[in-house]
Order: sequence, then C-alpha cells, then structure tokens
Amino acid sequence: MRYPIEQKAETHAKIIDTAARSFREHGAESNGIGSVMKELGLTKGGFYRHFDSKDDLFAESVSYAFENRGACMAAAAEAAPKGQGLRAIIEGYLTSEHLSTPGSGCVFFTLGPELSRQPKAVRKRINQAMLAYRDRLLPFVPGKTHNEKLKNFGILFPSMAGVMTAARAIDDVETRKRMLAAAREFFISSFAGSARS
Amino acid sequence: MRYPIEQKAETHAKIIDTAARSFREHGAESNGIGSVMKELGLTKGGFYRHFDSKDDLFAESVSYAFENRGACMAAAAEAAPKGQGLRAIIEGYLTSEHLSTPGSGCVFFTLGPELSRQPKAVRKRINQAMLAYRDRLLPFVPGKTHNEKLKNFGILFPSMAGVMTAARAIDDVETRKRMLAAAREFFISSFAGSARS
DNA sequence: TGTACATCAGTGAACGCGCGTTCACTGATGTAC
DNA sequence: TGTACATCAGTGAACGCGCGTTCACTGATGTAC
Repeated sequence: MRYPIEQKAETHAKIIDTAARSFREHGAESNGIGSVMKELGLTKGGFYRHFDSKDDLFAESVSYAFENRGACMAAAAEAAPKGQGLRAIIEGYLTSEHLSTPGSGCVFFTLGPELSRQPKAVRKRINQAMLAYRDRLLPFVPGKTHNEKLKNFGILFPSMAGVMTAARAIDDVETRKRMLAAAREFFISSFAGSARS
Repeated sequence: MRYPIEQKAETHAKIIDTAARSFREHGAESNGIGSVMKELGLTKGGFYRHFDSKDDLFAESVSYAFENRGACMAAAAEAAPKGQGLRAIIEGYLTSEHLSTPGSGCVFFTLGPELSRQPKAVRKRINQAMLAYRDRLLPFVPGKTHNEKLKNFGILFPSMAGVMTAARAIDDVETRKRMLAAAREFFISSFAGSARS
C-alpha cells in the first residue's frame, strides 16, 4: 500500500537512530538488520527500500552518531561558564554514566578498532564524519595555532576513549571509578588547566 | 592414528598462537576456527580435541597475547639505559610499525571494546590476564606508592591504546604520523620526564 | 620377544542456525485524463 | 467530478552462505600380558 508522504523519511531516520544504538551496543558484526527492523515493528525485507546494504547502514549510522555526539558535547561546552568549555567536555565524557550507556555513547569508545576493519568505502565515509566531529570540537581545545589545537585534539580525545574502553573492560566497579576520577583530574590539569575558550 | 607424544602440546600452542594473531587482525567475531585450523594444515573437526569452544579459544589466546606483549615490553624496558625504561616502552608502543602489525600488537589497541562484549566467563579470564599484564609493567611506571603507580598505569596505557586506535582509523598517513609523534612527546614528558626506574 | 588390545589426535561429512540479500506480491494513495 | 492507472513502502517467504559444533571413523603408537 501507499504510505503517508513523510513516512519514508521518518522510517529512514528511525532505522538510523536504532542502528546507531545497536551497533554501539553490540558491535559492527552481531545482530544487525533483522533486530533493528524488528525493534521498529517492521520486517527486514523492507530495509532495502532505505539502504543499499548493511555496510551502507553502518556508515550512515556511525556518521550520525558522530554528529550527534559532537553536537551534544559542543552544547555542553557552550553551556559551561566562560573558559570552562573543555573542562565540561572532559567531565561529561569520563563518567560512569557514559560507561554504562554505550548505545548513546562516543562511537570511538564503543566501536574503536572495528572502524578500521571496515571496507574502504565505509572507512572513507566514517573518516569524513570523524573530521567533521573534530572540527566541531576544535574551538574548545587549547592551542595558540590551528596546528597546536589539532595536535592537542589528537591526544586528548583518543586518550579519553582509551581510558573509557579500559574502564569498561575491568570488572571491579571501584577500580573503574578510581580510573575515571584519576583520568578526569589528569586530563583537566593537562589540557583545561589554564582558562581557555 | 596415534601421533607423536609431544605433538598435541605443540599443536595446541600453534592454535593459540595463530588464533591470537587472527583475532587481533580480524576481530573477535569474523573468521575463527575454520581459518585458523586451515592455516595450520588441519581440519576444523580436530579443534575440539584442544578447546571446549570458540569462547574458550578466544579467552586463551587473548590471555596469551597479553602475556606475550607484557613480556616483550618489559624486556624492552629492561634493555633500556637505567631510568629510561618507560620511555622505551612509550617509544616502542606509539610507532607506525605497531600500527601496521595489529596481529602481533597490543590486544587492547586491536580488540578494545570487543573484550567488554564477551560472555561473563570469558571476561573473567581476560580480566585476570589484564591484571597480570599490568603487574608485569607496573615496575616501570612512575609513582611513589603502589597506588600512585596504579593510577598512572590506568591513565597512560589505555591512553596510548586510544591514540593508536584513532591513528589507525585515520586514512591520511601524514596525519597518523604526526599524531603518533605528538603523543610520544606528550606521554614521555608527562610520565617519563624525570628519570625513574 | 611377540601379540592383542586400547588410546586418542586428527579426518571429513553432516547438522542447525542466523545472517544479509532477493523478489513476487500487496494495496492505499497520488496522478492523469 | 469521477475513473483508471501508476507508484512504491512494506510484507513474508525463500535463498545461499559460512559459521560453530557434533560424530562415526581412522590407524599409528603405547601398553598389558
């Protein structure tokens, strides 16, 4: 049957949103199309009216997740008192809450190495999303020149993701919390110590 | 037929060694038993004389990889001039060579988030391997007390893995190299600046 | 010393399962006349 | 205004494929007598 006009775009967006969560929770390989469509009350046959392939969906939803996260983090930084933007980002990132909600968390922290194992075409699209993400957050990173900011970004953000990944792999809850607290302190004093942006 | 006496242990070790490489290259899900056995000139049916399941193999080979890496890094640190141990570790870790040889690289950098998605029993075994890995390297980490060393370890090593993961996800080779160089400098000055151990 | 038997690492075919993908079909709505 | 037709988002069954796992079997060697 013919469905209401805006419905296609709506379904398309819902698939991406659900997939972005599912991939971050379960990884690039497991689950996939079937479970995403089922969750939306649809059958998997209809998937191919919206995307060319699973790879296509992966690239799309990972890009979406980067955009999403970038916007949220930028918003948090802008809401912070003058000069406290990066501090707000760090404090929002290295939290137990972020640890326990990978479905809406940082793509880098939840999918990390899997991004590099994608087919070239997928990697290319993800790369673009990563660059946009970086540019979105760069204003809050310390550095006198653009290059200095790039340099600091390339240390701080991957490092924070690494700490989160490690904390998540540790079973002991107390150890996790201690790790996160220590990392917050370290990164704030290393990158957000003197008031900037 | 009855095979030579030491052959079983030898095959067992070969399976672990090959699997440890394969998992680090392709992730926890893809490939697996079939390709590992085939690479050794064996059929996959024989696999179950050596391991209970794929999960069992994964836990075993990830633990082995942690041990392996721990030993290599400790050896590099011990071979360095007095007080330059950690510096040697950092300089050995954040390299293009490590980037391009994930099969023999740091488990954390190559499998990261996938470790957390394993069944509880597997996670437990991996956790033990991680603790042993940490204890092996702790002597080279700065800190006046054991707790201070733990704290620094929990920031430095996950962060380095995060930077490697990010560099690997980036397509542009020059950007990668710049990232690694900047990170080497940063971590050395932050953790191996004043001469220690 | 010779013989009969047990062992068990490895074989290779088979199994069920879930995945990504395809495809003929449905039928309410939009469009053309 | 009414009618005939085209559209196309979504259905549901089917497909091939590769995976992890199982199992009856093999046969050279070790062991018991």
